[in-house]
Amino acid sequence: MPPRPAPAETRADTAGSAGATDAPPDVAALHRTLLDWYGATARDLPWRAPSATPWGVLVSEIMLQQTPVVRVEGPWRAWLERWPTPADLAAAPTAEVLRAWGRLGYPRRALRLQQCAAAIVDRHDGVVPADESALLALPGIGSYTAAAVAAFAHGRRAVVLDTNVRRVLGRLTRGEALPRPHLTRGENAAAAALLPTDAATSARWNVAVMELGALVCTARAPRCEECPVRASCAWLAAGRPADEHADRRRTQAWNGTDRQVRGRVMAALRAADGALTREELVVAAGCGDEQALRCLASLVDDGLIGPVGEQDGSYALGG
DNA sequence: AAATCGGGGGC
DNA sequence: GCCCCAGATTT
Repeated sequence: MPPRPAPAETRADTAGSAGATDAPPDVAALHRTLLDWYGATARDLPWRAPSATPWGVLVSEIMLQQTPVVRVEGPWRAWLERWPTPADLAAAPTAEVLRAWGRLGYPRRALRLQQCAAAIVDRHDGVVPADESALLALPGIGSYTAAAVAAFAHGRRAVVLDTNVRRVLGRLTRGEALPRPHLTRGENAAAAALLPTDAATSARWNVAVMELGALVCTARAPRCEECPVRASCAWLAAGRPADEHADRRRTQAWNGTDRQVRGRVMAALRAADGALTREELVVAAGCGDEQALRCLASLVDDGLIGPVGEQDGSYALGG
């Protein structure tokens, strides 16, 4: 199934044609190899279907921030069926938006997505902008998402650098096992230099590199023997050296954290389709009173929950 | 630059 | 049990 974006693979980068890319022959060959692989291997994800709207693409990108593809598909379909346009989401009750977000995690994304929808209605007449800087100015949209929406929803030429692309390019061109915790200017320049000149081809290149990172050039157990560009890979050529900055990575603790407690409170409120008393929420929090109350306060502060009634004794989803 | 912010699945 | 996942925002 030919995934979006890319009506037809642009062949302008084949030798001799006037055109789409002035890349040296080896880079042009790399482009063609990976683009062909993508055409043959890409997953049939719903937000890549020709019928997907720019709004659908934007929603997918927000949902996919730190959440794996397999967990997003279901919620994404339900979301777009319920709120097919930015105006629909902007008009929805925030409690319903948070409930529909379900267990995708980081529920502030749901809040910001609704704010984003409202901003699109206000500033752009309800139309998802194509300009990267206009996208960047919207709530919940950072550098990655702005580039991704410009490229995948509108076919613009943009440097899309997510964790997959950073890992693939780091291995391919610099021979590094894993990217650093923070994006560097060098990575941005390297990615920009490799980006095909033609807009439609560049958009397809971006998603192809991402797909390679998701399916083959994975963080854990890369399947180099299946990699279409293994012959050009600096990391493989160097014998797949281990990550140089492994000692700097430390995974955040989970048990007993405010994040866990906040998650339990949100889960309880999603399940209850109304308000719950403070006492019920403290029980749901599953921790000491002090931490439970602190978390309730922070959730109120974030606009994820709000007091109900005059007594301030119970809370519901939404501000 | 560092901290915070969910939740689940693979290994 | 550890690590990672189509990151963004705030301090």
